[in-house]
Amino acid sequence: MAKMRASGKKSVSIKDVAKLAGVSVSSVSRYLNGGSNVSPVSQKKIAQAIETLNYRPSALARALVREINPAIAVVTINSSQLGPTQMLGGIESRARERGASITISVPETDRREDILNSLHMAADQNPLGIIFMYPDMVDENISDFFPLEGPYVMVTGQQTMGAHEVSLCDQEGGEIITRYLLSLGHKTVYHVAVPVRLEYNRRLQGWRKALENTGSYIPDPIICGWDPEDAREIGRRLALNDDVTAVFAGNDELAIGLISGLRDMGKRVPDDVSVAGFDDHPLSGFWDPGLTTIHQEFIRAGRESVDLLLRQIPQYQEDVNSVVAGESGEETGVSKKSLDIHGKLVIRNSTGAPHKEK
Amino acid sequence: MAKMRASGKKSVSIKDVAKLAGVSVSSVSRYLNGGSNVSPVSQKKIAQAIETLNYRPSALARALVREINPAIAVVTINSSQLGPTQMLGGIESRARERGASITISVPETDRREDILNSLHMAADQNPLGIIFMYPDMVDENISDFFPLEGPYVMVTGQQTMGAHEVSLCDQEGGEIITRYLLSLGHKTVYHVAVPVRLEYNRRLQGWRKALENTGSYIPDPIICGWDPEDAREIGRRLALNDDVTAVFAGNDELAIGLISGLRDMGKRVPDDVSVAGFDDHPLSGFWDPGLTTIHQEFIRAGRESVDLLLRQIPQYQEDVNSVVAGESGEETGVSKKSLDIHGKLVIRNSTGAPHKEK
DNA sequence: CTGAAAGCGCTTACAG
DNA sequence: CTGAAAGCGCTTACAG
Repeated sequence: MAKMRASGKKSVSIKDVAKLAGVSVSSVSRYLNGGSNVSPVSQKKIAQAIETLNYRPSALARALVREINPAIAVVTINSSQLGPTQMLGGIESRARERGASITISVPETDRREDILNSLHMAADQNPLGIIFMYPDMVDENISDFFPLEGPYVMVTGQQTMGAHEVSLCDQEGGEIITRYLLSLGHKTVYHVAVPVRLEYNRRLQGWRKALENTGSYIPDPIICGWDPEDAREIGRRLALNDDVTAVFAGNDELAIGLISGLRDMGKRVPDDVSVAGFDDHPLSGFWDPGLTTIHQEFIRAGRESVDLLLRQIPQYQEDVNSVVAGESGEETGVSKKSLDIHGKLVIRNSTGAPHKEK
Repeated sequence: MAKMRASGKKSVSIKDVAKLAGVSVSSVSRYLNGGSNVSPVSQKKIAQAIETLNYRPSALARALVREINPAIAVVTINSSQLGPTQMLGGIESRARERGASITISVPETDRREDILNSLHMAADQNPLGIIFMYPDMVDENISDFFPLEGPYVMVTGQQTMGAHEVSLCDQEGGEIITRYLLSLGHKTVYHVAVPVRLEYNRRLQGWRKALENTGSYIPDPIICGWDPEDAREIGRRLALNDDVTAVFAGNDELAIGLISGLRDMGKRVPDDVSVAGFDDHPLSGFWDPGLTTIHQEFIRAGRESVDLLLRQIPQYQEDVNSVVAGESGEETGVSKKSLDIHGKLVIRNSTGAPHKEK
């Protein structure tokens, strides 16, 4: 009856409890699930048996028989970036509140097969559903990934499917910050882009759109790696070009690297060149100069994605509706099935009017 | 046969495959587990049935019957901090390499009951084992948490149990950086501490030890929150005291906040006061001035903790040993059951000799 | 090489 | 209120 675990230790099962308590397994099970239809006497005995045996029901067995595993599987690429990290925190806290556990899997690479593999591994656990972060960073059509059965939610830079999606409105953010820079008097704005396929780089698209709409000169975007060191190198190069008076970097880390590179070459920020970032990294306000950026509500995005997911599951629906009405009603997008989370411009000191001609 | 999922979609089971392929469930199972003792003809038929039904075995059922769930449960407090984040990344990548999935749970608060609850939830999944990050940040005796059955590994600031433990050697690091500051000529070093119980604040203990051993004046440590804004406030206060020429902050974010506060009051770093951090945050080198700090190998700590855990499990032991000999042999501590990971002093520009008297 | 049977730890009708 | 039975989706001896 007492089985071995991987560790070699014995594990106690419901049978052990039943035997010790002198009741049937059914009764123990009933006791475990609310205690209805179990006599007070039995309850005492069972409680005691559980206590002395230190019994805990197997979540695995339960999930199997109930055909519902109260776990949310999150698959994410770029897991070490700020966005995914903060979103994971949000997912975790909201999942805990709603009684779900978290499973995470990050694909080995960005290739389709690896992602599909992660998605499948996630699905094999028979989770409540899958939260897929940044599918749009992948060089594939997003919907290709979802012949997968079961509920899911994607967190994307921009609405692409119109359902089961939390969008961070990256394009809008890119546009806003570029416009802001232009409004300061800059002739144009250069862009140092995060390494994401151009078709899915919404921040870049917003930047381009702002330039187009204002009839500004559109320089080639400069593709950067994730490492701020790459941005630093780019900053050194950009410092050589006096036409560069304003740069929008794809994220704050890159902006910081960029500023270092600019300074390496004697440029002052923002006096000689204005630099803006994206995300509002927790340290952005402490930088010298403080970084002008777009604040992204990543934690909230994570939390909302949990609610969006659970909303698809009958057993979890009732208490979700109250949440919908309460917290996120105002911003609900296309339908209750998707959500736009808008970034907010945060103006600090890394940006300013262009240097007057000497 | 085809059951409903939480989503309401049908799920295909091994029975469906067996029926469609016209073989027994046993044969399908054998096919799934290596294909030995299955005739080529059957293999074809089974393969085809799986293909057309898009069948995937239930990880849950497998885990139940095999009595081993290839998942590692990680429970962590302070999950949004740099260390835990990077370690999680390391755990994740190493777990993937070794064929294990990851479950994470973070206690709602630091209180014993919440932590115990997380630990239990983790154990209920019957995972391969539990990796517990920073149990020593908790106001409890660590070993109290482990009447839990099953394999586990703790990642701590300092060896406390002597087994199943990856230590980051925080005390040593605190000592090294304090000594470095003293070697620069500072009379003493102030400490802005992370909000961790004093008994378990190894960085602080290292700092104190260095001061004691050199007979330096030992100022009261200044307890700070996790928010760099708190450190900024402290920096402003410290700026008022001209005796403060060197400060060691409990981590880099705090050091950055501190520098901001010092500057708010007109102090120059390092000319007026030297500031050192801890961790070697990815942005530390880009700060102006670059932060002198202790580099911590968090990612490696995460990876090693996976190996340490798997080493306790018979089914995973063979290929671990090669790893032991290969990668981490040199640094193996007390035994193969625990490991010290030493931080490294990184000298940048935020520290220097004390200001000469004017 | 193959299938029927028993069992993993639990839950859920079903009869008392 | 209670227990015996069937079943969740799989695997693993056990007989052929």
